[in-house]
Amino acid sequence: MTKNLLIVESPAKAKTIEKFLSEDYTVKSSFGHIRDLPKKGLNIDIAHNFEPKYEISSDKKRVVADLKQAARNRQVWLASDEDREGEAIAWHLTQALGLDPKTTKRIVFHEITKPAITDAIAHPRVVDQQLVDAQQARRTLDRLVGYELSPILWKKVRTGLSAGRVQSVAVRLLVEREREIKDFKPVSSYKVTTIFTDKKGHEVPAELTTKLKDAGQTKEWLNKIKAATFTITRVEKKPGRRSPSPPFTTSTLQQEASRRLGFSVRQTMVLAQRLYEAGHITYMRTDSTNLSDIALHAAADYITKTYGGQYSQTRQYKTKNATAQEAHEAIRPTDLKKTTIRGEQKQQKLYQIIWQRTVASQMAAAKVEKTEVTIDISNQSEQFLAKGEILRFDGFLRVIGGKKEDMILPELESGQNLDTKRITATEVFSRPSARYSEATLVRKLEDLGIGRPSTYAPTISTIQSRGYAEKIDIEGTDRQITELTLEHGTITSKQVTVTTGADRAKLVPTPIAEVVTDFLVKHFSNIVDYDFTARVETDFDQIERGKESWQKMIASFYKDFHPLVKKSEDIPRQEVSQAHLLGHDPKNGEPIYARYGRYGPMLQRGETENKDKKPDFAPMPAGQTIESVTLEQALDMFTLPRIVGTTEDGQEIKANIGRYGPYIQVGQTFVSIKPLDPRTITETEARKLFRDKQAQDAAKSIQEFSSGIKVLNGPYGPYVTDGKKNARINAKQNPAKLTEKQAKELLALHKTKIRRHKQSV
DNA sequence: CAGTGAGCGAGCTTCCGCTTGACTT
Repeated sequence: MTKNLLIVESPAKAKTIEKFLSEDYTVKSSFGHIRDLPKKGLNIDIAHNFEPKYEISSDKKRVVADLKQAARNRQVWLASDEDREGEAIAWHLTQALGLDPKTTKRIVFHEITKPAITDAIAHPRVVDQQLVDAQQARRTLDRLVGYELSPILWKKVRTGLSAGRVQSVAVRLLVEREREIKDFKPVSSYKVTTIFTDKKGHEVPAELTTKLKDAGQTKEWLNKIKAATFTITRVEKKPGRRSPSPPFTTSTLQQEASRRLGFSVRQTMVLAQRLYEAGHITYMRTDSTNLSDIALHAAADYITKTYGGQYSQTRQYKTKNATAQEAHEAIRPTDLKKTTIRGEQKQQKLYQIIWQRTVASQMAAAKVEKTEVTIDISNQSEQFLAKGEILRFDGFLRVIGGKKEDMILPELESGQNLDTKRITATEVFSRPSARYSEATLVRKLEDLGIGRPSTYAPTISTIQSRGYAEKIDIEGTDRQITELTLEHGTITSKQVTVTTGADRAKLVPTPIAEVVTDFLVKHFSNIVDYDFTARVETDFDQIERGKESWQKMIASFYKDFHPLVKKSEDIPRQEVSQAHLLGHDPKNGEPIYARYGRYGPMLQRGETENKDKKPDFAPMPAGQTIESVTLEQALDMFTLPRIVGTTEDGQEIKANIGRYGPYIQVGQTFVSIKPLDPRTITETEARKLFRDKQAQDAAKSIQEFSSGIKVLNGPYGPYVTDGKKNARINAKQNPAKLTEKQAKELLALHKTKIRRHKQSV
């Protein structure tokens, strides 16, 4: 039996540390937090000084029981991370294990090395209650905000929605960026380029430093320079340098893996976790760019031996983020000598970029020689500029690649004349800000100091699973641009088609996100303010320094926040759904509204409060918004559904526009009529489409039982269906001879379909 | 693929942050 029990947060860390300690120590892990507010209910006693009611988390009961057992008759050392959350974990451990926080030994270390741990054990302290209190304030604030705001959304917008300090700001960022893109008016201008030649025929590519306004001005300008001569007025050579980036933090790793490898934020974290568990890299949830002394020495040693001393440059990077807690090192390989690892290909790739980034960060800057040549036009004030760049020393680029082709200009002198055969002016358009990808949204949140490394990936998942955002590929649209060319003294104009606006795997907000954001910005502006987190962080700071009690801070916040929650109960749903009165139906005087519904913008005729007659609904006409739609357009939509006529056997044919476009309906059968218009489709057209569909269904049907169970031919082979559940028929059975009993058995065997997102890891 | 949107009303949803498995298709 050992004398000491040392508790860390992560089991992988426990395993490593145990090796560094004498046989007197048993090392166990808490697997993160062990106690928390129960999931159900607020569990904060507002009337009694915001007293939180903690409980052991359900998935940690066994961990706690095990730790309790291990703590018996042993000296306990609490070695959770050195940050707010880590301190709270240490304190919760004292509470759950029945230890005295005033005397239980608390230690911290920043590197998992023998000297660091030995040193930590030599200098124990006790739990820092002020730091714990700052965490309690953080926890309580998040619970109050999340659990008081979300129910308002259930009532006013849609059940199951959520709001919170982090996710609501993330959604707001998406909504505002999307609106910026929608409102953006691209401005066109003309970029002028040419390739000059000197007397010896060497080429000098150059671009006009100013852009020309429009086609008219550009033509005029090109006309004038027909007679111009071109003279070099300045040749400037200057040294330049490119420096390596700091080692990876969670957020920069996610960005780089997204950019270079196309990984989602979640995928990157799963792969990094495996690399960490295999001992290949240091901890992957960190906000620090710091490298341990041992790592710095190892890097210098490796670089000097492999590439030579001139490539080595030891650097310690300062973490820029003000809210960083720096409990861990940067993400780096545990052994730089391992340039590659074995294992799954995606893990290898991720390891490779971590290795490169770490080594590069300790290498010399790349040195370039830049040349700039200014060329004057004899009869115009604009100037051409030619740029050359030659790499003189590759430095860190040797490891990460990314070398640009040298752009070598011939030897040129001021006063020298240049010739040109052809000058091209191409129409270019200004572009709106880019949509956020998962990784760029994480970067933005980090810049704002919102969220922590362990929550970036879950936050991105949450806003998608709550229906606030969708990750989609956006198809580009074709655009005609003009290209003017001056050659042999004549100007020719040509139209060129380019694709613009195409975007891959970008986060796009849904209509629900717009409604919720507008609601929160209007009534809870404080919470969704971009600097709300930064402001509360300064309050937490005060608590950490013992300048204020955490309950006082929360009380002062709640005093302003809660009345807004109360007040919001009176906000009518009509207002939240942004109902616009378009006018009245001339037939019966009923009001017509454009507003947001569950599935986006829609039209409503009649009042929702009217108990005698429920309102009618119609989809928004294509391309219109609740602001732009007119009364006439809306009335036109209410002519649907329209009775087109009957089928040959007398069944009614209805035509309408649904979620997936125009369709006709006969009984329970729906037939898409794209591209026909449901308002003008004739009975003959409708009958034909319906007959075609019936023929198609007949070809699909193999058997039909009286109970309604059908045996059908599907794209994946024959299957049985009862209308809700589908079950495949196994290859041995003949679908045409399947009995009703067998069909029922197949359906009973088949589990209810669970829809889940594909996980590509 | 699935053709909605109100309201009725029971019973449900929800936050952020720290850590890994235990579960299926």
